[in-house]
Order: sequence, then structure tokens, then C-alpha cells
Amino acid sequence: MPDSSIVDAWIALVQSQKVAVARVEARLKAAGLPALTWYDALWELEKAGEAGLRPFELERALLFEQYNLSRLVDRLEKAGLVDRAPCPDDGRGQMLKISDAGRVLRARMWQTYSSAIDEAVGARLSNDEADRLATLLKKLT
Amino acid sequence: MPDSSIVDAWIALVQSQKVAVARVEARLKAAGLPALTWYDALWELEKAGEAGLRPFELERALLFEQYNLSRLVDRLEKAGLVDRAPCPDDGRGQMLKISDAGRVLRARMWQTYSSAIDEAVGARLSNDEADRLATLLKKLT
DNA sequence: AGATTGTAGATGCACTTGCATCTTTATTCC
DNA sequence: GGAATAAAGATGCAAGTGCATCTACAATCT
Repeated sequence: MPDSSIVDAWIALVQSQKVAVARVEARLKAAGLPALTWYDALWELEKAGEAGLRPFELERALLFEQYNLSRLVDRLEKAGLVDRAPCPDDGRGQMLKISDAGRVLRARMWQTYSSAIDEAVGARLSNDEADRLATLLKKLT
Repeated sequence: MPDSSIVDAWIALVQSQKVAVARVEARLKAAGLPALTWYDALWELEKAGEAGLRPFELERALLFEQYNLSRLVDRLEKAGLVDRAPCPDDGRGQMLKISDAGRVLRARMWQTYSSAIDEAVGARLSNDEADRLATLLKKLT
């Protein structure tokens, strides 16, 4: 059985991220932009550059279920944000690359997203507190 | 634009709670138990005692959308865990009370849930660290 | 009292997620 | 090489969620 400090931290973790994420998602929605998952996927792909990523790599980077990733990529491809190509090295697989439109959208999202992060986190913690928070949170991973 | 400490804390917040929640949910599922939302609702109702709660109170306690709460209560009622009664004071409303079966299930869930919290949080943070984490997280709310 | 506005809760419809399973290609083991 | 096993990705179906809207009752304002 956990100590009450541990349970308190658990509850605070769940509640605080729910509140913070809700604030950020609301800002994106209000700006007519897609949700965070799209951003995360586009950003991973943009960081991967010309090499692109295999779906299973993206799946792990985003901590997504396989079937959810498969469908997310469907939607991103349909929206013209990501290009899917067969993978030369592995007949089962494919290579994903962000498109120009994807880069444009990602950059546009970042304007709203970053200011929402600033509002949800930056306005409530000093940089020093943010560092300490990140350090503690990373121990959970 | 947020400072990089702020963005780091944001990312850690989202990732860490995703990992921690996934661990806990997996434990509940493996034990054949319902998901966290059911627990949260049952616990709020159990704390409310004989007085019960109005759906809108539960909605606020759980940070749920109104329509999601309405359907969650449908499911809990169908499962015999919660009783719905018309509200004497307000003809529009209703009173929710946890049933005996609900109390039994909640207690049973807590055995698995608490040990999962211990594994996901307690095993990774000292009590002191957990206190500091909770304090920082609460500033976000 | 009667009309307006607000609040509690439900619900149809579209979309997303979870679960199980399937197909296809790689890898491993004999 | 051939059989068994494993990994990559897709998909049908059920369940959950988001959005808009609806109904019913309450509160307010004149």
C-alpha cells in the first residue's frame, strides 16, 4: 500500500495534466487547428528530416498503440501532411515523411501551441520550478 | 514564446503521466477490473455518503464533460454500481448514490489500483520527492 | 402571472479508440 | 531449403468521446 505522499502525487499528476492539456487543446481548437497528436506526429517526422521514419518508430516515439498510429497516419496522409512510401529495406514496411504542407502546418500550430504552453505552465511556474518539476517527472519514466 | 525550461516541463508532464497512467490502467485491465474513470466516480460517490451527489457535482469533481458524465452514469447504473433517483429539490435533476455492489467493487479495485500506484510512482520517488512533485503540480491547477 | 433567460441532463450523429484478428513479409531453427 | 515463429502494418466491429442540439424545469425580470 502506498504512502499518502505517493497517492497525493499520483492524484496531482493526473489532475494537473488533465487541466493543463485541456487548456492547451482548447486554445488549439479555438484557433481552428488540429489536436496535439497531429502536432506531435508532425514534429517527430520533421525532426527525422529527409530520412523519414518507419511507422513503428513513430509509434514508439509517441507512445501510441499500433492501430491508433496506423489510423493517425491515414488521416495525416489524407490531409496531405505526410507522405507514405514503401520501404526499400523491408517489404512489410513503409517510410513516412512530412510534406511541405505538413511543415507549414506544424510551424503554424507551434505559434498557438507555444503560447498556450506559456499560459498553462509558464505563467504558473518559475523557470527554476519548471526545471525541478521536469526532473521529478522524468523519474517516473 | 516559452522558455525551454517551460517546454521541457510541459513535455515531461504529458509523457510521464501517459506512461504512469498506462501502467496503472494495464494493471487494472490485467486484473479484469474496470478503468480508472469508474473508480474515480465510485470514489467520489462513496465519499459523498448517504447524501449522494448531483450529476453536475460529480461532473465538476471529475473534470468530465457533461455528456460524458451522463453516459458514464448510464453505464454505472446499468452495471448496478450506482443508483439514480429523482432529485426532490430540483425537478430537472437527480441524485446519485453508490450502491452496495459499487462499494464492494471500489474496495476491490483499490487493492489493485493502490499497488499499481505504488509501482508507478512509489517505486520511483521517495516520499519527499513525491511531496515536492505534488506541490509543483498543484501550482498548475 | 407571463415572457425570457439560464441550468440540468439526455441524445443523434460523426469521429476516435480499443480489441481481436488478418495479411504479408522477415527471421529463425531444423 | 522448408517449416515454424515473429514482426510490420491494416481492418472489422464494439465501445467511448466530441459536438450540437433538445427537452424539461428554474430563476429572473417586467
